[in-house]
Amino acid sequence: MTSRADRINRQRLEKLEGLYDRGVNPYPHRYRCSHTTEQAIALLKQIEENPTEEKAVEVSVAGRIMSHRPMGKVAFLDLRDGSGKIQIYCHRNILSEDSLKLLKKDLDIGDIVGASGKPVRTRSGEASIEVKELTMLAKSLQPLPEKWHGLSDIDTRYRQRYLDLIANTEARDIFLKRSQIITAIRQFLNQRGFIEAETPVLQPSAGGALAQPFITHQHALSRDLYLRIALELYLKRLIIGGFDRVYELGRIFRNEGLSTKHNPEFTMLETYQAYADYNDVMNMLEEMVCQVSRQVLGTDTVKFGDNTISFKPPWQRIELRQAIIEHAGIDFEEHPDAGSLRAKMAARGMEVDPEKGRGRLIDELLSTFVEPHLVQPTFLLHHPVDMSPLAKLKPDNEHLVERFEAFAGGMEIANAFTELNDPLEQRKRFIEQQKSRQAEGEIEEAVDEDFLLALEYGMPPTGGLGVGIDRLVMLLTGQTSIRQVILFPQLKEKSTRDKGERQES
RNA sequence: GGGCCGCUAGCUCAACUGGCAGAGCAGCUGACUCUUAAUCAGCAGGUUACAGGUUCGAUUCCUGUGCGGCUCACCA
Repeated sequence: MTSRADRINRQRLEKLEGLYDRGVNPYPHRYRCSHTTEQAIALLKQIEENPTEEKAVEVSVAGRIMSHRPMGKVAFLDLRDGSGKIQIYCHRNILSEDSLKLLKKDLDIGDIVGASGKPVRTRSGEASIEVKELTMLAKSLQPLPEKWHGLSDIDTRYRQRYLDLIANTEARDIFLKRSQIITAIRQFLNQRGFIEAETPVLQPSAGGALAQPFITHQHALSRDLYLRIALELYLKRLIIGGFDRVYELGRIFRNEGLSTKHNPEFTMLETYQAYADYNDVMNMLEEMVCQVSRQVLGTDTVKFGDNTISFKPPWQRIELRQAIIEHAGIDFEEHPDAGSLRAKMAARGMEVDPEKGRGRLIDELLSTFVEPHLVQPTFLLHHPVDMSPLAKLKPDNEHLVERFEAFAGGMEIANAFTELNDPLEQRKRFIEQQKSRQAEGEIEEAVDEDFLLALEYGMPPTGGLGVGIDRLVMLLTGQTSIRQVILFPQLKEKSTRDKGERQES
């Protein structure tokens, strides 16, 4: 049986054999490029503007053959590298003999080649290289996706991201921007005297958030370890150690559901600034996002779905309590315990999990009724202490903390507070949290004594911030699924078992 | 985990109510000295995701499985 795929593959293998037979290495070790395709085009323009300059200049470029237009004695190929694309013009009378053979007999779309020759403009005005030497740099044995429609099968795009990057320039742009966004964030923080830190990914207890962790095992010490679910507790240790401004941009792992807004591993920025409070952090965040947007996109206004979002400060500031009253019609201050709030929510026709504590119920109100409405950048302020075990109380209200969450495009993008630095109060909060987790039937976690010990040495007043980088990238690139901004998102394992069984039988 | 939708050539997609599975790109052969989604002539390429069922006949209807998407739940 020969399927089309087998046949294409076989033909390419035959071409590969042919190359070896003629003593041509289809996978040479290196190639000297004098220019990227972008630079070669710039050079051509320069030559055109200064016709007095040396005309015999030659360049060599390298890249992947993206299309092939043979025209009898001439042929046009499109060559793409990391910087862009240039047309290469092959004329029978100009090409070397070996290059001509290569072009006629061995070349496929998808091959990676080097081309050297003179930068020229063709009659139709296309910047090109008139090639003398064409060199095979890597023979491709697989056909590329369709050239006009690109690769649209979403599963293939994620599983074989390299094909997505080759075939879909939009995908390339997204990841290019992602890189630029992260660079811009680093610049912003570095300029303000922040120090970048690297803290453990493998932790003896996964603290700093309430998500389910991934568990792994260390053989050498025969103990279980957790993949971190937040950066918080280690960065605070650095504040205690005297680094007054620290940040980490790192991968964190949460063993929870997948959705268009959740991937089990994602990138988080956390910053901690000594002697600052949540107001300072709020100002910094809106400035940072606005500046990053301007730097990367050249604008502080982006299109997201049907909306246009402006990151220009100041962002709207709303009391969390007011936002929930407005959108859900429930005032959680009137319901100081979980039972009462649950009854109120049930009375509104909501299905309520009887195990959830008050903090989680309020969070449910927030994400169900309020979050979808927060399209323009908005700070929600002053969360109940029940849902904020690491934040400092407001001086004038013993139920609320100095905290904000930032939303945009209907997504939470950041979370920040004035950090709790009272070690005795922190211990109390941890124990309360442990109790309520028990009540909610979740895995019980030990109190992080090592962190409490650190706090006991004294942590200065500190403003802390966490930003979901993937979601920020979504906003700035107009993507509505987190998988489109993560190069290799988590997917279900592709099962080959049934296939194998069939082949055996 | 639940609901809805999808899976046809390497890729992008057709195929009316159940009646011979079809294009374009990519590939192969040939023509062509400026093309750029090159063009023209020809060739080849299919386990219609998989396993069953109904039927004279299934890509089409039914059941199950796999994979995926969306969505709900879960997720401070």
